[in-house]
Amino acid sequence: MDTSQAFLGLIEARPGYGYELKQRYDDYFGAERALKFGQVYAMLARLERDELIVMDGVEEGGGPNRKRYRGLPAGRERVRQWLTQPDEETMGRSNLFAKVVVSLLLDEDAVRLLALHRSILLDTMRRLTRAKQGAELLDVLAYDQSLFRVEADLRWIDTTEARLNDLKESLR
Amino acid sequence: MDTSQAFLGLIEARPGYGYELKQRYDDYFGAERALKFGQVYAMLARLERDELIVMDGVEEGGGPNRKRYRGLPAGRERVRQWLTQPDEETMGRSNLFAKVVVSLLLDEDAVRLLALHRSILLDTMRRLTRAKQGAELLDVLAYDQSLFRVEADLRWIDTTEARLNDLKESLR
DNA sequence: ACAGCCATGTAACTTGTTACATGATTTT
DNA sequence: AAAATCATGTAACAAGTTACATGGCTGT
Repeated sequence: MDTSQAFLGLIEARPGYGYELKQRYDDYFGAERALKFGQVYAMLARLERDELIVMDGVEEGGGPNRKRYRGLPAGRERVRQWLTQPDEETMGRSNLFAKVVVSLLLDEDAVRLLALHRSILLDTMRRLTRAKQGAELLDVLAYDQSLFRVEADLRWIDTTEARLNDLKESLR
Repeated sequence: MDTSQAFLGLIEARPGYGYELKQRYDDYFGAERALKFGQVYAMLARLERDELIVMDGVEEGGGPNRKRYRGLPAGRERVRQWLTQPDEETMGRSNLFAKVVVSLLLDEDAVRLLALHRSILLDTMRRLTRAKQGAELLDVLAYDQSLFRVEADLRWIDTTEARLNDLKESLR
């Protein structure tokens, strides 16, 4: 996920200081892959250097002083451009694809590999479906996206399994 | 895609030198996201340092001498572990998800954003379907995976669009 | 002679992770 | 009094991109 663009988006939406922005980020974009503080302060430094945000003042709070950052017009423009850009995420070869190719090249048991990943993905689906129950709307939508993508990969495993022998042949 | 694991896999499958390994990589895993030479030699240095591969000798060829690398048992083991590891790629929030959230927080037109990305994805589907015609099996499978994932994202856009007002409400 | 491919690398930079360091306030 | 949370950062490393540098061989 394009971390620094999304992070910039949060600052443009509402000013804040590092520690709090990290929490907002984790809240919106998933506590599973929470931002590290190391990255938070590095991003803030770069965004300020590039004049997309500015340090707006220092506030007192529960602990050390807070450095408040707010967005600049150039940052807002950057975010708007990001919003309309096509995403390449889904294009290009996946990990799973690479694993199938490598396992064939190494003469490993590719049928078993596919079966293994099918069962992992089925487990993942069950876990996501369970987590979705009782979750708030934002999380429901996030789980839905993961569910749809996992289903897509399961379909791919099925078609690939059916053509595995031909594929092995064509890799020689 | 887990570049260095897949790259190591290729060396384990058959020894080779940097320039050629890069070509094999691009062949199998997509010329669209071709490896940069800078990365190729950096990966080879790291893999050798970690004793997953060794430099096996120098050969003459069409140009400067070729440094031939071959895999080591530890590297083979590393690849086997990689093959059976679950992939997290599909989990966590996507770019598209982040864009929807940020556009709502910025009070941008999220309906238009979804429409834009739907049309981009439909274009992508048409392009992939066309490219698939006459492609060799390996590429057909790669295109299939992209197609399935794009379809998944289109489905997600539909469900999300239907719940956009509720989502906007819940983000306050 | 020149272009293009073959083949190696280095340097500077961005992004991300891991671990460490510091010190204040709040909760148990 | 101790532990958790608040809040800032630095240093070292891994991974990846971009640009540059060098020089040989092949085809036009």
